[in-house]
Amino acid sequence: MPPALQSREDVIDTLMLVVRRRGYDGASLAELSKATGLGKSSLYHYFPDGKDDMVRSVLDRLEGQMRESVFGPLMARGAPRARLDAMVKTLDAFYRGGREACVLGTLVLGSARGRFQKRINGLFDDWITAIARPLEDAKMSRSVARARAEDAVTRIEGALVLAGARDDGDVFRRMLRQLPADLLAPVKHARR
Amino acid sequence: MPPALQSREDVIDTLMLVVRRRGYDGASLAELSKATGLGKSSLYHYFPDGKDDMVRSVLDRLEGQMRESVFGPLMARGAPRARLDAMVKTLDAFYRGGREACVLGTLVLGSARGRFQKRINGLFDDWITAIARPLEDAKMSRSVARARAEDAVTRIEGALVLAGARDDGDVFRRMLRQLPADLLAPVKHARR
DNA sequence: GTCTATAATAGGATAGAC
DNA sequence: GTCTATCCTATTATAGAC
Repeated sequence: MPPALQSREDVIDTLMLVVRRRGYDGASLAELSKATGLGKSSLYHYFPDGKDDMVRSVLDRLEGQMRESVFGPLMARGAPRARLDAMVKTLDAFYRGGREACVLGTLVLGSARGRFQKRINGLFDDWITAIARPLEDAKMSRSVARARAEDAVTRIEGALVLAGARDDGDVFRRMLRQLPADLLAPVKHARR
Repeated sequence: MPPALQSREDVIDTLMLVVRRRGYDGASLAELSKATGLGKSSLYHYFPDGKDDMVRSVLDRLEGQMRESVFGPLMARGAPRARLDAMVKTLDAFYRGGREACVLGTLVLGSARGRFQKRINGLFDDWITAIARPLEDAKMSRSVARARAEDAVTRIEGALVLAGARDDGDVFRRMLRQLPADLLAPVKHARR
């Protein structure tokens, strides 16, 4: 028999794209079928448990991609600034300069939230932990590093919402450009 | 005939709540009907053009609320810090300490985005303009004020996403607490 | 203004041929 | 593995009685 025309990963990438653009509820099987070029039955062959199975697979793949392309470089040895710059570059590509939404964000804001909340929250948390690493290496306290890392993810997600509202990724790209310097800025001590 | 048991505004508030929680696609007529206590036909009596009509009405009401409770106080005379504090207090209540999502955010991240994009973008823009006002009054340049105001909205939306993922409003409330001081912090000049 | 009933369609999922 | 055909349910929307 001939090999599949596209790998399972290719299929999942397409599913991810549709989910990012339409959300869980908006991504109908008809649309997923059309986008992947596979009939509904073929989709069920790959993902026997249906739509939830597809979304779980999307999250699996996303997790793999983040580990490899985001968390890994952040955790690696190297100058903190260079590691943050690498993340920024990766994110700019992944979100296509702010024109594509975040899978996690779209899943959180919709009726499927409860179903995938643990996974989503875990990924956000790992992300924050990974960003905190270069900040600690730059001699920040654990708590300051974590607070700033959380603020970074907050900004990323928020900028993607604004960019989506405008259909223009400029906000996102401007935010990204400032991010490394903001994260590494000298720590101000609270006035007593 | 007896007066309606609830005003049109009460009905719209309930619709808004469901949309915030489930998104456009997730908010089915069945659910909207149940939440409002009105039969589907009654909903169509109030909103002849169906679901889109309901969402438009939700956006109308949101716009009114924002004008009155957010934009108004921000534009009023008074100390910049006090005006920002007032906004923070209003937002904390409106988003129930981060436990309720943003209508605009949920509508942006879903299949209905295109349909309401102009309205949503307009509201975000008015919001940013309103926040910039007290910053300009605090002697910031127009461009710095606008950039910071945009960053504020970015943070608010992002924090709501994170809070939703965690089912815990702490991130949102912490962000809000810092917001006024961050917005009014002395302007750093770029190194040349 | 609210209800029950019903239409028409879209959605998720499965059966079985090839 | 992929397809066509089909099933069942949910969803949007309307008609018409009260």
